[in-house]
Amino acid sequence: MYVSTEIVIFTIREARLQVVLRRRRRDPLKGGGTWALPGGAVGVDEDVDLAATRTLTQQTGLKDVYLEQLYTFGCPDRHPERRLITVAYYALAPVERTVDAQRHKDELVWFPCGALPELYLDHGAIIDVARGRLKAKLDYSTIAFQFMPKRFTLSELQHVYETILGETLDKRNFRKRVLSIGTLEQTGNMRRDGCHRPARLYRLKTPGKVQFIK
Amino acid sequence: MYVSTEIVIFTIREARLQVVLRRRRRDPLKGGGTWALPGGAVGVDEDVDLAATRTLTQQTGLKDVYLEQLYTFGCPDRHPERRLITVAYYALAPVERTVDAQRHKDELVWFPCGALPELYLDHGAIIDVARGRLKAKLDYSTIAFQFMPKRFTLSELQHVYETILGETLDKRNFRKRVLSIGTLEQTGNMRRDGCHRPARLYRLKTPGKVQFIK
DNA sequence: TCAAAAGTGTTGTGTTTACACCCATGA
DNA sequence: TCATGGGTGTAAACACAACACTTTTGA
Repeated sequence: MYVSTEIVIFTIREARLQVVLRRRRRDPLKGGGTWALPGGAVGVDEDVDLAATRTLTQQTGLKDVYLEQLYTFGCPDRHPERRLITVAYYALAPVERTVDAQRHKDELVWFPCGALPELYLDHGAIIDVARGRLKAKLDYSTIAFQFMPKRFTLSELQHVYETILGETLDKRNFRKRVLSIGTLEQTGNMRRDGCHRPARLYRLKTPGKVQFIK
Repeated sequence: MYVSTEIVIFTIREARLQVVLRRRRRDPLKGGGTWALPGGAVGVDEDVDLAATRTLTQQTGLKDVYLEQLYTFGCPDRHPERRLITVAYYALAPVERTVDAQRHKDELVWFPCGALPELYLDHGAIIDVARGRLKAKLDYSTIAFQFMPKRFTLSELQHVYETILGETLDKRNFRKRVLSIGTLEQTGNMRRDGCHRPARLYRLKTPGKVQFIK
């Protein structure tokens, strides 16, 4: 049996939830569309979790981002020729950071979740499961904080929530709620970016940690 | 690579959360304890989900119970001899129903989660993950209803919650909350079982369905 | 008639929602 | 001085938590 990992990498770009896909060069007719999730085979003596981390870094250059196992897809007719079992993961890339498209010769492209191209195998279904999980986790965890760069403003955080939820939120209530969780702290610095009052910058007290709320 | 499924089967027995384990006959010294989760190899052309269902029925006689994929364990040193990847599942067996120990010649035994024997490989870790998932899901879903037989009383349901949460709940508030979800309905029948007022029997409107709440 | 579990409402407390104006900056 | 987004409090609505007694049955 062949075992692979595939990774759904989300970010917020242009006020939309997007995922990164890689262009498939060979065998464009086998197994569906020409766009696929980043991913690849698990080494014979390789930890599956580490395979996902390695694949993520090798194929996209992303390091130290939130990565969580999503689901294992094990239907025997997923691949037209091989028995392939895929352990899918999802990752959240900070808003500012971008995949190094230069280095990868435009093989990697961000697509908005609402405008995906035709996808290889069942990668469309994998993305659907990942979106469901992400949206569900917004309600009962601080997972959305993992989209933020090291320092960020509360308005930026609010935009992330609004984009994923697809609705606007009240500024005062939003600030009260996220500050009351107690995982954010002020950096003491401000960001000036335009002809308006500067915004306070915040950071996570424990950057990698996602906690359950309510 | 070898791929297996293992299933953590929970139930409530004797006012405790319990899991069923099978006695390992051969190679008792290889890979740790002599008790293991029900499970086995995924067939070459077999869907992983179906392998879990099949294993569950073949090894325990349980059918039509709640079954959910839990996590995939893919560390290369899990098994002393083989590269084994395990797709773990967890199942909830209704309170009344019991595994057919006769048919399986006492190879299957229920153990309270707080008093597990020494376990094969990393099966102890798998059970820990399953317990965490179960307890977390109590808070934001109706998963506990899946422990109930077709007809049950509200007191029985309350006992299930109290057992998993490890705390007692207020009867009036509990009834208000579970009835307000709207997934329970009266059967119209009562249960007499002792020298006290009979209890109304309830059923799930859509038996297999688990929904998210609040 | 007694024991045992079933069943039922109200009140106070805390949480969530709705809502409008002033502040600091750059052009 | 004007446009732009940053930042702040209060009151009403609602949800949740605490709490005690009556009902029905079998022995």
